[in-house]
Amino acid sequence: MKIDPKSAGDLSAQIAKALRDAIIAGELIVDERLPSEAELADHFQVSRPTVREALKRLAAQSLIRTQRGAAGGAFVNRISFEDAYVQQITTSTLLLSMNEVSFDTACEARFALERACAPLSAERRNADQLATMRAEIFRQNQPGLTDEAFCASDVAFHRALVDGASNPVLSYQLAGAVEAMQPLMNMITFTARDRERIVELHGQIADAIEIRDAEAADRALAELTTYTLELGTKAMAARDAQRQQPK
Amino acid sequence: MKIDPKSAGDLSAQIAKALRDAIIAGELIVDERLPSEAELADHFQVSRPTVREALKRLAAQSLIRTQRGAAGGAFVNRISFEDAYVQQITTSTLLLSMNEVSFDTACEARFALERACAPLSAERRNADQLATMRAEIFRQNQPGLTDEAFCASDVAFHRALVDGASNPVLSYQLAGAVEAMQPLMNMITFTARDRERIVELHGQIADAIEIRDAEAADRALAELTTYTLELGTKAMAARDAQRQQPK
DNA sequence: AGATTTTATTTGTCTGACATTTAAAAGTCT
DNA sequence: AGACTTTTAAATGTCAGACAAATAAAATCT
Repeated sequence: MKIDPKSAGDLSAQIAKALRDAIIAGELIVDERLPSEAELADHFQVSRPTVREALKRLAAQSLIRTQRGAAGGAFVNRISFEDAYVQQITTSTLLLSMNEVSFDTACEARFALERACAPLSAERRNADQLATMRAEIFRQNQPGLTDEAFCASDVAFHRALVDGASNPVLSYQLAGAVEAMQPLMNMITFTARDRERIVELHGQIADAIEIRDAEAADRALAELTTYTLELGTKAMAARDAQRQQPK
Repeated sequence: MKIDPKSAGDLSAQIAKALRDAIIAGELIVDERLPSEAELADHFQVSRPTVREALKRLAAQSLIRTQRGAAGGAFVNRISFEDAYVQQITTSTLLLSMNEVSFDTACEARFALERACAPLSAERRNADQLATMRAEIFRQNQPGLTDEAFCASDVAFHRALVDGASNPVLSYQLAGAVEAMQPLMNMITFTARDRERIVELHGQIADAIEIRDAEAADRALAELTTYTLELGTKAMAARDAQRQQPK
């Protein structure tokens, strides 16, 4: 049924791949119980620790869950949107932080995707999502807010905007793009004037979403894109200058 | 430095989390060598197999790579865009196939994101990407092509379109959305007329991209969206009808 | 019948050992 | 001295066997 060809990597990686392929191909369906570790060890002709390493690999991808006890075992897991979120966010965050992705590139991607959501959000947003946007704008106006808290609120605002599209697939895809930007955004020091301008644009977006005006929302988002790129350019220039003369 | 609070899950999950957090926080930087398994076991006061399970979890997420031998060990891995692609695609694919996401929802998300790329692609596409799009259109015109091959070519066409934006972050994000749709698209049986219409729209998109006309590209993509949604609705209706009377 | 105890199954963890790989150290020859 | 070969040590990969802990089902008792 699922053999193990002599190919690449350690045994646990090969076994994990065989099981993963079986799940993707639908040979193992959701909530189905895998054979016990002992049975798998026997089937693949390896020891139980090796099987366990393979199973832990799958568990790390949320492909299976395990349960102890008599009727326990490893079960094919239905990947929830929550699971997928957190995986996407950690992957995206590390991808950006480890690959010298420029602020511009990441920023462009984020806002391009977000503008794809805006028309849908203008059409479908409910009162809750609008209220969240307003609440985050209010928070962003509080004096004494740290830059990090300001950024976190910014993320919350934009997530509410994205969620307004009422499309879980879009929300999932955007989660990575928006959240992964946060570390980069945190490198920016916001002046009072910067914040004022951002909050103003957030207000314009919320207004447009409220009256379901897709075009106005897009215009405001476009302006926010431009402004954020400017801030990023300034911040990077300042950082580079400091790097050359660190006295 | 990195202790292990009494909290949730098995030991290997806790240890994996501790190490993962250290990597995300930047305490362990790219290409840095982790302590050996024996040292980690000693540090966390667990046995070596438990440490190994934790490391395999991290390896499954491409967070570390391991090397055997004298100067071997586990090293913090620089996640490549390639690694991130395949992870995103498997996660997205399973997410869609396991959660009864409607064709409409997935399709809407995919084309919304793709339309976000189109203006950038019109502006920046190079000759290579345009040639790929033309080649795939040519392939799609071949008679006798299976539905699966047609879909695969469709994916290749759209990936070329996305890659035209020359933004690796966008390409990465879109990879999940486009590829994950393929199993759903494969449920559609394309008539000759369907294909003709799709290829015609692909041609319009390529023409628009060639002359760098962002608006024309958007219009064609919008039409393709509508048409694909229609096909999906028809296919789902046909499938449901067959399900009720499977004689 | 219902509550309690026992039992069997399964994952979680540990110990100790050996195999394999690999780089560096030691040794050897020219 | 320098280049080649051999040895060694360190690390991961794998195995075997054992016990602990959880848990559901079966058996037992009231």
